[in-house]
Amino acid sequence: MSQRLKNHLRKYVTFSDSELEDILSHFRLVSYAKKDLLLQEGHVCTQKFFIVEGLVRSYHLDSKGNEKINQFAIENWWITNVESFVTGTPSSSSIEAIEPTLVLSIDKNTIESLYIKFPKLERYFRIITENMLIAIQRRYEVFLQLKSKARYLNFMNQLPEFSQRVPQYMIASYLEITPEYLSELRKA
Amino acid sequence: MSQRLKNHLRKYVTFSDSELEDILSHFRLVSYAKKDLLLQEGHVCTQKFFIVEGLVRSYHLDSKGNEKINQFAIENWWITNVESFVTGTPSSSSIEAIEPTLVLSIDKNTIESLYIKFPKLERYFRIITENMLIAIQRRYEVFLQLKSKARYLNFMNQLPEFSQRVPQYMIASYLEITPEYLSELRKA
DNA sequence: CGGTCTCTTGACGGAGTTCAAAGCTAGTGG
DNA sequence: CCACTAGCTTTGAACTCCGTCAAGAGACCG
Repeated sequence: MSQRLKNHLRKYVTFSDSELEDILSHFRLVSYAKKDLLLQEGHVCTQKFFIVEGLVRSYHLDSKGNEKINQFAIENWWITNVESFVTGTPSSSSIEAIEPTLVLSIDKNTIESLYIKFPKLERYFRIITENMLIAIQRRYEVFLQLKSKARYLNFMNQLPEFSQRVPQYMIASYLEITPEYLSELRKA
Repeated sequence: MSQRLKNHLRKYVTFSDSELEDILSHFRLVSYAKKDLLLQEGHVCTQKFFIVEGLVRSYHLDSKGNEKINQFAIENWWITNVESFVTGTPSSSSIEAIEPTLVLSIDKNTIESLYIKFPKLERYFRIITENMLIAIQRRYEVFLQLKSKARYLNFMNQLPEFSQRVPQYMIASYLEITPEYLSELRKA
């Protein structure tokens, strides 16, 4: 169950078995049903979530009350609201399970004390944070450079499995276009 | 000269005087004239730059050959192309001095060896990276939520000093609108 | 001063939104 | 196992934002 996270930790930093046991013992395994919230907009995000099984989305409500999805996450991805987690301010986004989902979660205090006990963990999360930064920049570049149609094709190319597991209107939201227009694009 | 960086390091992590001396001794102070490149698109970015004095922009050329600015940086900011720096792939962006600029630069190998000697430095850069991530997410949110006019007003509110130090057409590029349309927005 | 860089103006066109409505699909209870 | 409903997807018409193009007016620097 926690093997997935162990593998992920070892992918970036070398840990001994006993170190991993110690670290893993501070995580909590939590399961969420479809539509359950891992994090609610307005609440302070005190945890990081590692997806063991399932699929979640991060979204917020815009000024007109529409949901805007800014991230999906599946198996082996970390998800949290970084700004809220780091600064302790209310989260601007909610995180919701799209499928029944199993996560390993750890809260901020615990992680801070683990950083002190295992400086290598700090390295792991520096690397994870760098990778998140790169991912966000790439997503951003896609918006800078591509029109809606190209964004859609790019999405289908890069993350084909998502289109199997996520309804159209959520993909439209993620791509920042209306469901109506996405429908038109798909036809053409 | 390097006092700025010392203060910045101490803002996030506690260092002794001798630790700071040691760390700082591995930085190189470099000055750039207006229009000089700190980093050229297509080259691998092997350095991080801390701006001591001046103003730079990061930009890349789009498919039509137009410059698209994705970041400005001034005194006390770090700048680099994270993706190129981390992965060793060619940089998708150039970094250019808009004003005569003084930076403290450090290269990847040096920083990696310093991480080992001073784990606290890894903490510092984890925090800096988190903050960069937050900044990029905020910028991204602005694009998700606001139309051109609101983006412009938001920019003028958040970073008023930039409007003094940066020409209009660069602000337009940063805001992802044409200089012509920005001109129209300013009139209204 | 002359020339290049920067900012403004206006006409036109296209990408994408909005609104309203109808057609589909899948889950739910009886 | 069918029927109903709620949620999802498609269609089409009107409208808006913003880019493109072309041209002119300042402004800065040698």
